Amino acid sequence: MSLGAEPTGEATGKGLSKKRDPERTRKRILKAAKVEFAKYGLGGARVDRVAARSKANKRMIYHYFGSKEQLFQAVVEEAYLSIRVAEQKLNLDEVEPEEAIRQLVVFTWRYYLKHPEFLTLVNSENLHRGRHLKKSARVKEVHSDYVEMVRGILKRGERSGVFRRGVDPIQFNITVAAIGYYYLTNRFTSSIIYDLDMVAADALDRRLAFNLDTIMRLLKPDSR
Amino acid sequence: MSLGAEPTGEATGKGLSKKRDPERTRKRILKAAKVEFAKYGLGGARVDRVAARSKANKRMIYHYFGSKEQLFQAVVEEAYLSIRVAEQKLNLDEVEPEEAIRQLVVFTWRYYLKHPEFLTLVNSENLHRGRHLKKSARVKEVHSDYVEMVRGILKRGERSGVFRRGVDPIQFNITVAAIGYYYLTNRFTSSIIYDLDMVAADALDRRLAFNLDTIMRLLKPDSR
DNA sequence: GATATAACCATCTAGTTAGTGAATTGTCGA
DNA sequence: TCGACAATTCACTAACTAGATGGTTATATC
Repeated sequence: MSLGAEPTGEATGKGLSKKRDPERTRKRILKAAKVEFAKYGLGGARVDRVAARSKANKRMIYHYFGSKEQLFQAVVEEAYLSIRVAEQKLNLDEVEPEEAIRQLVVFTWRYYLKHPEFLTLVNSENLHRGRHLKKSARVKEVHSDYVEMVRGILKRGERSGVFRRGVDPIQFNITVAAIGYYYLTNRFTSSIIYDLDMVAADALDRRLAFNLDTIMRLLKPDSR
Repeated sequence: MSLGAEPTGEATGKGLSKKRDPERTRKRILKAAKVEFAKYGLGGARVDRVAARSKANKRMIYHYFGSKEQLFQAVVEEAYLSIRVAEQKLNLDEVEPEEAIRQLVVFTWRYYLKHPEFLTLVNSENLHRGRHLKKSARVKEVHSDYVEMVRGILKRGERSGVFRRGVDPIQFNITVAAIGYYYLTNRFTSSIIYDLDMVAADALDRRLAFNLDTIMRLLKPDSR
């Protein structure tokens, strides 16, 4: 071990060290806040619970984030950055257009399934008219890349004749997100209304299949 | 006037009467609560603000609704009943299938646009895992009619050959809702991310057109 | 027109809530 | 080794919040 000169206590930082680690503390708070805000929304969230959950002191929260709202802002920003980072890893530029779109739909669906807190956080932020996200500069940049990637896939498909022409990439993006997002965020009320278990494994599979079908039909060239 | 024996004071109840009108008071509270919950969510809503907005006394709120949660429940239930009532007025059984579906998509879109509070209330209820709606029996019944109507339209379209076979009416319903709903509830964050005004009149028109197109392509028979 | 019932109101309260003040302790560069 | 600064702790508070209380007034019924 040793090689002593390690400055960051990360390598050793396991159990009972009472050492200080501001970065870790900050991240612990942020993570706890994500859980809290995702569960209760901005209005229903309690700073005390975030403190308890993160095993930090409430004073620390205000030290690192300033206010409840700024903490929420940090959480929302991080949530958006995370999904964009995940999207970038997709790298669909090498994949043939139809398969690329299929992967896009599946990825989006799986991301929502794996990160349900993303959905509720986005809903909360929109309840508050996007006023927190508006303050983030980084989020915009990262996203435009994504639209461009989709635009590229559609263009390639048009050229090779597997997709029809003139599909707006932004409308298309929104639609891909919508058909997965709506099903999952509203699964509770929909389950009641349709008297169905919407999150049963086979129900989820059927929805994904339906969505893939919807999207492919949307892109299919008009038959003559 | 007179014909004295009118028991309910409704007919006269106009302006400056300090008369009692329990039904009206109840409705005033419910309406104010809808605005409050739609704006702030369950956690962020304040009973005092509902009292002020409804010009009723807080005592009245607890008299008619029992608790903040029960008030929320009443608001959510009413919101669901309202949209179902509106849907029933559509009466698309006489309309030819393609036109009926078109009207369905347009209706859904316009309803969301005209009743933005419906969207946020549904989101809030889902944040709370549907636990309030679960208590409402009336909502379920009303809805199954709607699914049946859509099922009927799809069936007629299949028979006349304008729609392909095997489209699940529930998945279809969810999709029709999703592509409008998502665009509108997430308009704030999407506007930021895409750097677009999503609620400009022409943007709304373009979205509706895109959605109509998406839905019609979803139903179009496979070409041979 | 007496009485019971329910609508209505102003005010109180016990428990929370976001946010602070001030002192303590660890860390790191000089 | 020392001093400065950052991380951390704990106790505190002013404002707020859901809900309760006790009393008043309109209305329906006999």
